[in-house]
Amino acid sequence: MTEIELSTEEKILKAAEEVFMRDGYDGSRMQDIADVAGINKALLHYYFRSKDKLFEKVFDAKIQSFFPKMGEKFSQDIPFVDKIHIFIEGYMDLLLKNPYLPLFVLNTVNNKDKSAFIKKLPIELSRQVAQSYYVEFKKGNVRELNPAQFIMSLMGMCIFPFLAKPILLDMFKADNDTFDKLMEERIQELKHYVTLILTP
Amino acid sequence: MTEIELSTEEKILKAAEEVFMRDGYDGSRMQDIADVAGINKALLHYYFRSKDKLFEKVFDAKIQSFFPKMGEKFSQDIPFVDKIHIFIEGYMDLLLKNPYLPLFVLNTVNNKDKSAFIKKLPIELSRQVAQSYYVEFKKGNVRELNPAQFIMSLMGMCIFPFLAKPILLDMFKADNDTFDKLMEERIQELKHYVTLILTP
DNA sequence: GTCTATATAAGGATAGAC
DNA sequence: GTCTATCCTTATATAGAC
Repeated sequence: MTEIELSTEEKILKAAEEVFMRDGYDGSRMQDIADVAGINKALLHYYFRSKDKLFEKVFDAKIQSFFPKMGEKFSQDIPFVDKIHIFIEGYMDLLLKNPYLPLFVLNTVNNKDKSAFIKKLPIELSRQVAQSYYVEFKKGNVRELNPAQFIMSLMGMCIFPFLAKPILLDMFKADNDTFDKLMEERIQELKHYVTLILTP
Repeated sequence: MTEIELSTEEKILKAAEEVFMRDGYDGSRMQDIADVAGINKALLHYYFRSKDKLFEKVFDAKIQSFFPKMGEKFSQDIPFVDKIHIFIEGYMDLLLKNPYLPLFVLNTVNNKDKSAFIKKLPIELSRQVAQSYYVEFKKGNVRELNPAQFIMSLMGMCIFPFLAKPILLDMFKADNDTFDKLMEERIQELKHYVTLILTP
């Protein structure tokens, strides 16, 4: 364990991330964040002025990863199916490390006071996938489908278990480790599914 | 339009459903519910005592549909793939009529004060699908896969666009009608996907 | 049953001492 | 920079008149 002492600002950001990600904006309390950070509530305002501003900082930091940047990956000269396989591995890996990310993001964009944050989402991903798909489709290497629908399916398949995690833990009487193992297994399963869907 | 006057209790429940579904428990205000119902805030407490009790009433009423009861459908003697097709049609239809349902349910089960509500979910669906799958698998009519993983994929594919609706509307510069058309189209696309996944 | 007025509590934000 | 104490707004809940 690294025992490097974090600055107060860093401690606050770390605590805010934990609380906001878990409880959402409306469900979070400044007092909870202060408690987790191990400091006083007044200091939160000293550093970040308001709950809104602190939330925005956390959102900005986390949001980049939700729609991962696949720039380099998608410009490689490899089959489309392989690109999707790489996406699945990378994205599921990210979700295993940030299990609250999907609910956090989807909650925020659906929040009546936070809908402006939609503009912050880096949504190049869908354009990259679509473009990459059409190149490959013209070569006849991939089945005909609607890439927009395909991306929604892909993301939905990856994300759903993390959104429904409390239900799944209850259903399977499982703990976090069992869940993670199920997700590791899921990576292979999803790769198989998309291969079946994409292969002509 | 039917002009039948609702009872006060019914008006409250209708308004509470609208507000809770849209804004979630933490994001909802009793005042908003009273305004939508067109009555006074004090009446909410007269009829339902507390915000918690009112929320529970709404949750109980809505929850049945999230994991639809497919009892009759799944006991029919038809191919497994056809059962899944019927599920997709029925579920997407339900979601088109209740676009907030997925976020509402997933938000609630992830809420730190509402996790007990998980017990209320009618989760027979997954058992029915798994059982139905194995019968068909033994006959060699369906590809080998993990039914639990398959159900998660199926639900994820159906639900995702409704969770991400504000993002999609922004991306495609679309309105509600366009979104609904995209979902109608999606029914066919998803039926195609599951056929490819399930057919040996 | 329905309303107005008010009590009570929670939570975000600030003042001021150190 | 960090704390304690306090302010002020918002929101749930209740009292009491009609």
